[in-house]
Amino acid sequence: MSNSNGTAGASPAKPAAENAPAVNPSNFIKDIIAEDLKTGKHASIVTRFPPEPNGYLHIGHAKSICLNFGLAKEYGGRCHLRFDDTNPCKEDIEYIESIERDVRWLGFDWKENLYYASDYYDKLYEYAVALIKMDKAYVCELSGDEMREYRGTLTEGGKESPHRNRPVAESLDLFERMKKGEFEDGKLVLRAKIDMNSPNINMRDPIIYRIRHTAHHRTGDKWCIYPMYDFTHCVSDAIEKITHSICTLEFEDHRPLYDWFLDVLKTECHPRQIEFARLNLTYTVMSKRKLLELVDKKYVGGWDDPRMPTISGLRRRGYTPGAIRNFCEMIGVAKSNSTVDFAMLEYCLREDLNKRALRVMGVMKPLKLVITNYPDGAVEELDAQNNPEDESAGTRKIPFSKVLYIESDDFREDPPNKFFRLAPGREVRLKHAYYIKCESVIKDEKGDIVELRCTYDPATKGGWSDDGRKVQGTLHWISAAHAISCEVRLYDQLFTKTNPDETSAGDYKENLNAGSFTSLYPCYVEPGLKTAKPEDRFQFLRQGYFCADADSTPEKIVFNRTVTLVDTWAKLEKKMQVKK
RNA sequence: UGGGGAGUCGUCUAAUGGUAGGACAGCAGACUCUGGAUCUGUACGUGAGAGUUCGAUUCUUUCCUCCCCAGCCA
Repeated sequence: MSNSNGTAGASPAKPAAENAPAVNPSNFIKDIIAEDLKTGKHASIVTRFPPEPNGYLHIGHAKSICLNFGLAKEYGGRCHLRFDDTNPCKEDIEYIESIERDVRWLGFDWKENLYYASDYYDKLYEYAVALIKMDKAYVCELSGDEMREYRGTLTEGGKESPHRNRPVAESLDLFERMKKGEFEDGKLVLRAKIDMNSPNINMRDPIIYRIRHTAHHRTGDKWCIYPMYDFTHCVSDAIEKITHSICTLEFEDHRPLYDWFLDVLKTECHPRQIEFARLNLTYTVMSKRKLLELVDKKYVGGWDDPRMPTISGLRRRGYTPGAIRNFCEMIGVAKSNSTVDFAMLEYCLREDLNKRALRVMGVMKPLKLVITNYPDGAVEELDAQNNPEDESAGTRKIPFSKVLYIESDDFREDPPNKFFRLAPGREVRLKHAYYIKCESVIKDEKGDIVELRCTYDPATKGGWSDDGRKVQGTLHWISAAHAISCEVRLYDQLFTKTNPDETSAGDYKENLNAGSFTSLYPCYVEPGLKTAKPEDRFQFLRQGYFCADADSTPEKIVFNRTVTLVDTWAKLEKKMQVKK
């Protein structure tokens, strides 16, 4: 593929950094921050994104990432990336690496502020000891079952543990021995001494340390006791001098405990926890447990399956970081549970891709078309615009010859009303090329159409006619002799229901969409796409946005359909069918 | 039935006592060498009642609905 401005035809869409958010609305968290800055409560802000490395990041995390990093950027503060790695049983280095990669890909930079809760294990231990010395924590020997029994219920208070009032020195000794590994998993725990009758169950003497003889991915065998989330999180925030600790709604009940620890410990810094509603999307499951199950039980190809709502899946599918960031701005931040229409995400995607994706032609379901009055063996190089939305994208040359492929869907022997494409006796334009007229249809013995015979008008070169003659349709095409054959993978929603959790048997997997993946081969694309690299994005004219997949080989390129173009004709046709 | 939250167009989200606005989706049209993009127009909403007020999405109150919490997960 030649190119008038020197860029390779198959170069990827431009980097996401060029794409500034289109909208920048306010929200209740910004209001709080603006107030804190105005009153002088804080001179600048510090936020954090605190993932547990026990799974891949998904679009819901992207909302939190955009929020936390976005706030820091907007108010000139900083945002930390902190791994909340307090449960070695579920965590893995693989997840740490994927999370770092995904946050970076989304366009955010934590600079030197990369932390791990496990970095604070020593301090956390000291704080726990301090709690015991203040008689605000004790070692408890109740079993798991007993603990549950003593906890009480939603409507009734709990009972105090028989160990609750053991001497401080005894708890100190026991805790020390827990640390030394003298007890088996589950034998003892360290508990905060708060109030077994609190209507808030989180305050009924919550566990702050448990025994786990499990190696940690970062601290190895150094510890066999690990701190719990509620204790770790607030202390980590305080250590890092976080000003606004933003989390999701389900932690609202934990806020009194967050505050209790920091108040009792009298930490210098006492961040304010603020909760917002997590993202839900139609046709999508977002829980880590379910996504992990889809991967583990091979309902999908992996965490980066292009149908997954994971960042890696979206990336592989062809989503751009800019589209995701704009989406996160567009949906806003509030406290009411909500489910965003997937169409909004697709809108952001198309908007972004439209501006930046190079236009090329590709035929999904090829139908052979012979131009009977075109000279045998002749080849013309025609000019084609790379992106009508971006003059600077330049033009390229595409080969034209006697035998072409067009899209099967672009021909109807018996065209319905309002079908503007090719049909017997009809004239249409081949994009960037000529007007052609269908003269005859060739079928095989089964009656299937195998070839079209057409004539072209040499006076319409480039796709224009000087005589004012209009054609209703414009078709994409590929010169058969120059076509690169490739595989195209089409995706649909992974689930058939807007809410996959709406089930009869209680299993969301019954709503899995059996038709969510389709592969087409051979498809034909322009010769310039031969060098396409994974994640290179294109618009296949009239069809949609596609990107090369990592499964591509030098012999066969694989394209993923990222998203279709808005298809007014398909909508119209569907409507006409419904009418019938 | 304990505690904590939330209810604004179909969906997401503004309006913080003064004209209920925007976006997506929908519908209709214009334009177009992509039935894309773009542009124009259009329909659609304050959970219910009572109260305060000249005036209530906003304040008070009663009710209704939905979500979260009884992991040694986060």
